[in-house]
Amino acid sequence: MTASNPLFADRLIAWQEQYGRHDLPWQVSDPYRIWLSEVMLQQTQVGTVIPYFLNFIARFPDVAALASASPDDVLAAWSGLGYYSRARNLHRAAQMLVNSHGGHFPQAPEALIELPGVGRSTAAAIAVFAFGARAAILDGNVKRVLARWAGIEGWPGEKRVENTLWQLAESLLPSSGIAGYTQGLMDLGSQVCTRTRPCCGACPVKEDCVACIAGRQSQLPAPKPRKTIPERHVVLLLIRDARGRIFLERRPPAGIWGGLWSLPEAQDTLSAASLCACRYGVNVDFDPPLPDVRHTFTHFHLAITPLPGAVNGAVVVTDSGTGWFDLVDIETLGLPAPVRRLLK
DNA sequence: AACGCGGGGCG
DNA sequence: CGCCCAGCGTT
Repeated sequence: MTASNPLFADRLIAWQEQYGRHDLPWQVSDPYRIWLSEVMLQQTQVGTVIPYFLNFIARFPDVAALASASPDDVLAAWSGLGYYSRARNLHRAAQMLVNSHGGHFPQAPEALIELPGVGRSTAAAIAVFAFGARAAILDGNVKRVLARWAGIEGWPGEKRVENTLWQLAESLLPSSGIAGYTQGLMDLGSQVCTRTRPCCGACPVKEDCVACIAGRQSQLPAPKPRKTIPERHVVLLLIRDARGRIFLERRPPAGIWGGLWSLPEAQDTLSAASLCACRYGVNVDFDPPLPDVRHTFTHFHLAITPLPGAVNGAVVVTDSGTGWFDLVDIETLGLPAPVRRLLK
């Protein structure tokens, strides 16, 4: 926050009143519906949840109805939503509520979290929407909003980062208007501060958003680190002419091997001939591919399939980005190491 | 084809 | 605590 901006929470509350969602079927006072919606929304988006929610409520209108239903009926109503342990936990929790809480929901997040299927964030959401508790939620949308706004580095799945986010989420809570604030945070994350292509122009907190100011929306929050680096595959074309020269192409200035001379690259062996005809205007007869060569970069493995081929007669090259080279001249060119190795 | 999603269960 | 899983939708 800067001195010239109203509080983060106040801007979010005002935004939610004007642009947020107010007509969702679980925006009611019934804790049962709020709980059900929060569990359904744990791994599933709003648009998918709505019909399941309406059907579920029609079949099991209250906690008692759910508690006394058969597991099969509950699972049937859940069928298609996925993560079926949610339905089993829901059923168990309904029975706990009937047997141990007189069929009523406890109000404190610390009590709600005891229900199976209710974690810290879901407990807070229920407590906020059903009972007006002053508690912080931290779901995927909120993590993204806060990580961007405050410029929090690191992957939010990492404990250290998550602790920081929880702390921030608590510190930003308003003293009043908690439900509108919490709904606003959710709505902002799902409608404006989206994972890809966020609509920062429509954001009520863009003025002091670290990611927006620095243009780092695509870098925050940091993605989950991959343990196995991805494997990429290219076909490199070893095209010779009648004089034994090799055909090279200068690579685009940005990206892998930027600006270096290299062998033409094809997606696969089958498209190589049409690519040569289309892009270079030469007809090439390709031989069977040579065995793959593997090369490891920092961020991915590259499997190279060398594909030898021949054109007949001399070919005049007009494009300055391509050319025919004698093998002896290639020594003096700037070539990527694996390509140089391949040519030997 | 890989990723993201909240919570639970495991070692 | 870190690690993995669940199932569907999105990218």
